[in-house]
Amino acid sequence: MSYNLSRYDFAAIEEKWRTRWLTAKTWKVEAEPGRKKYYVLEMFPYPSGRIHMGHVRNYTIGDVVARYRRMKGDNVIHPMGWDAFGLPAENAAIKNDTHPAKWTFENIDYMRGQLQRLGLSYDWDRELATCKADYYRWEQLFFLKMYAKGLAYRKKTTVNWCEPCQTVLANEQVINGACWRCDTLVTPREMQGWFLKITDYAEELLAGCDKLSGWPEKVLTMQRNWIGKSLGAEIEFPVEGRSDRLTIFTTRPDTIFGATFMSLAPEHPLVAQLSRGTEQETAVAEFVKRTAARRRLKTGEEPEKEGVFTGGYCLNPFTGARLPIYAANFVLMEYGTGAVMAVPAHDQRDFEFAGLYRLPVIPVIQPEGMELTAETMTQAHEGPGILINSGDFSGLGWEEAKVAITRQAEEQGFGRARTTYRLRDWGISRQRYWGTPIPIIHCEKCGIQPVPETDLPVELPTDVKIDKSGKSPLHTLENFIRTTCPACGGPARRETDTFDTFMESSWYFARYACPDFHNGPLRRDQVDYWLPVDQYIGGVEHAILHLLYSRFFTRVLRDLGYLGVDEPFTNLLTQGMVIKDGSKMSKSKGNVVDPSDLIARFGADTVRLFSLFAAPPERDLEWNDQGVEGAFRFLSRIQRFVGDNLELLSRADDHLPAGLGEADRVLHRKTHQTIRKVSRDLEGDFHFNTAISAVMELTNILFALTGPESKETPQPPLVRRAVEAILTLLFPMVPHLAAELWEATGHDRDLDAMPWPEYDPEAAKDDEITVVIQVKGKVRGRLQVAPGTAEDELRQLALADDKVKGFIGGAPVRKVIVVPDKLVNIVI
RNA sequence: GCCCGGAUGGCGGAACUGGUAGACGCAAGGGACUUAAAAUCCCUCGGCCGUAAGGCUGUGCGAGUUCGAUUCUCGCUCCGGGCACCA
Repeated sequence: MSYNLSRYDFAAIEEKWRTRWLTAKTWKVEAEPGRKKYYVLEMFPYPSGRIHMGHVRNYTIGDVVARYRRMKGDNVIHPMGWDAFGLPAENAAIKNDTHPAKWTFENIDYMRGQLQRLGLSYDWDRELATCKADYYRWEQLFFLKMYAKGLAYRKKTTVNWCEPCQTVLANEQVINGACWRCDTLVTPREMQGWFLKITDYAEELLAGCDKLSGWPEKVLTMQRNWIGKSLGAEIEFPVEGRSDRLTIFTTRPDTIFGATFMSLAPEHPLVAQLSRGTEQETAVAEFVKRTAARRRLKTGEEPEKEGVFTGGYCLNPFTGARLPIYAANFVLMEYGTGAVMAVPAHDQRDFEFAGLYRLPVIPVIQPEGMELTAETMTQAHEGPGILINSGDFSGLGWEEAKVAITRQAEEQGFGRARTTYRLRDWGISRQRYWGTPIPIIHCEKCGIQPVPETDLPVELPTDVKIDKSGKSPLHTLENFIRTTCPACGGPARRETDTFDTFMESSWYFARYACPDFHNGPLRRDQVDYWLPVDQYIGGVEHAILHLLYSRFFTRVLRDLGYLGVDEPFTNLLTQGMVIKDGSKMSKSKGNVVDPSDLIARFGADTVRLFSLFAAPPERDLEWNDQGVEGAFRFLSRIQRFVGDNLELLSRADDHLPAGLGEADRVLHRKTHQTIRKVSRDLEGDFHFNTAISAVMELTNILFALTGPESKETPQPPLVRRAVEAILTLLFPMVPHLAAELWEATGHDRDLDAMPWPEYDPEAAKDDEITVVIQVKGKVRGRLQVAPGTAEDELRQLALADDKVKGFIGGAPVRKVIVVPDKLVNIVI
């Protein structure tokens, strides 16, 4: 023995097993058609330098699942890699005068070591880094395929610009008006950029939510809200003095008779056209200029409503009423048609706007038991009611009126039912260097030309110097930019934007199935075997961003024939944050706990155990140094027990002795009850905290029964079985110590190769249980009876109890409720 | 404002499907061992009354259903998260 079993020498134990496992490639897997697979995946990290407690928690949870499923006999794939493109590398490059690639790869090497120290059971042969050309080249291929299908396109729009990051952000990446990464308020900017048509999949992404029964309801709600489906109608209003019509979208066609004006987004093309040459022209131009600057600025604050008359009118196709057309700052160009029919009586925004500009209010929906009049209304009535003032439709309920009015608009050719989504197309251009180059060539003669597939990858040049301006060096790197047009062969320029790094994380889970495949992005037989991910684990902060993009990508790749599933992740576990002193660990708060320090002091097993024990995974975990010591104490206790009883444990007979004493039975029963409890906890909700509690209880009983105070000591085979249960049940959580003690107690097969223990329902049965006696719902006594004792007998026993009699005090017993094996409640 | 969660001892958290509230751990207090400390072991540990036996009370607040509610229903309060002029 190379170490001393008389104390818990975690450093030696962990090093021994880490080396053994890594050398033997214990966790390497291959597809085995016909054998049940299980794919456990944790969200891969950005190689920022060091792992933090959030990673430790995330990856430990995943590792327990992986090890548990292996013991259950599944063919488990458990890969790890690096989300290696991103802005921090460029910032670090500036700060440390290094290159993003160097910085990134050094971080990867360091962090890989940290993960290995935690004893995480990854198949390292599948490791990938998204910044390598053999990964991102396939992403460029996907982009070209999407471009060919019209799923990728370029347009000029107002985008969210983040000044410190010197780049554009997608809508999903703007949180309360600020950049998701650096928290600076974004500013609007007109720019050309590439977009992916995620909106083409809006309906499918929404419908798919209903089938994701393995996802937290909270995440699904967020996704549904983000997609934001609205059913309504599109209606065309003739514009006075013009041949074209003004098309609006409304979810309330039932209120059309109450429309008193129109509101247009300031950028709506009609705004400028209508005002041209009228006395409103200057006022409108001034208004548009002023509001445009604040457009799409999602600052969180709701600006005051404001508008201006355009000088034009249109006609209500139902009533012929002449409606003034306004430009209004609260109408969004990118939602619906950028134009709204204003019904002040039944829309709060229109009501406020009408008040501001003294526009008429016409109630057309009468709520039950109340009469609305324009004069008395103090706010819009947005609820249900019966139609009034609505011509032939008066008298209809609002819901049927929606249908009837839409139908009539359709029949008469000026409207139709329409569904609108809040979801916008995904802007994927980033004005950054450290990312995947967008494989596009701009030719003055031929316009936009995709890079031919045979020319892929477009490699990110590495011979660049990152300067302090924060601007991407690609934009000025002539030997990268200068190229020839694939269509005409003439001189042309490369696209200098790179992909949003969420592109890389949208399909990495599929690439793990075949990380070394060179003939294409995905090897179909491998992908078909391993996908979808059975259990995905990560932080809830990706509830929309990464998870929505991945669901989108999966469908696109399916439609391109690269894979055969609709949804990437069958089950999702969103783990809570690790907090300390009540708030998230952060450098600025000075409450950061470094995992490596802890591993050095207590060992990886202790760190793993505590992060599993302190809270159920979906909840926030309050870090507590003394709690870590408690976890360490528990492991030391187990190690000490095995060390002290090594001889007894090693030579104990494998067979149950014929005659079991009281102590034998107690230990035997508890052993099987513990196996049952832990199995259920790992199988169901991943409530590792209660699983660990159960093993602690078993350990406590083991100590109590074998300690000096104990009247009767269990026989060695039973002690051995209890210890075996403790080690196997704990193995997924504290693998090094469990494997070590397993080996030390004379097992020749490694614990890795052992199956998960089965419990014997007979052995787990209690031979005596406590039945509570209540009088009027209050506990007044207890009965010790055999399980399954008949109701009658329980009733007799309860009524005969002296103490209970005292509480009844001769009063007539009105009713006796007996719940077998639980309680007897006497009602007087 | 709207939509989701959540609230249990000094702390983290348990409690099956409505049936003994507080498992397990941490902290605290007392004790044993020790020259001493560490480590370890034992005891106590929601609150109030009581020497004790025991009693009363208690799961954010207020009602309700029930023989019985941490659990179900309704109405609040506070905390956390998401969305926020989406027509």
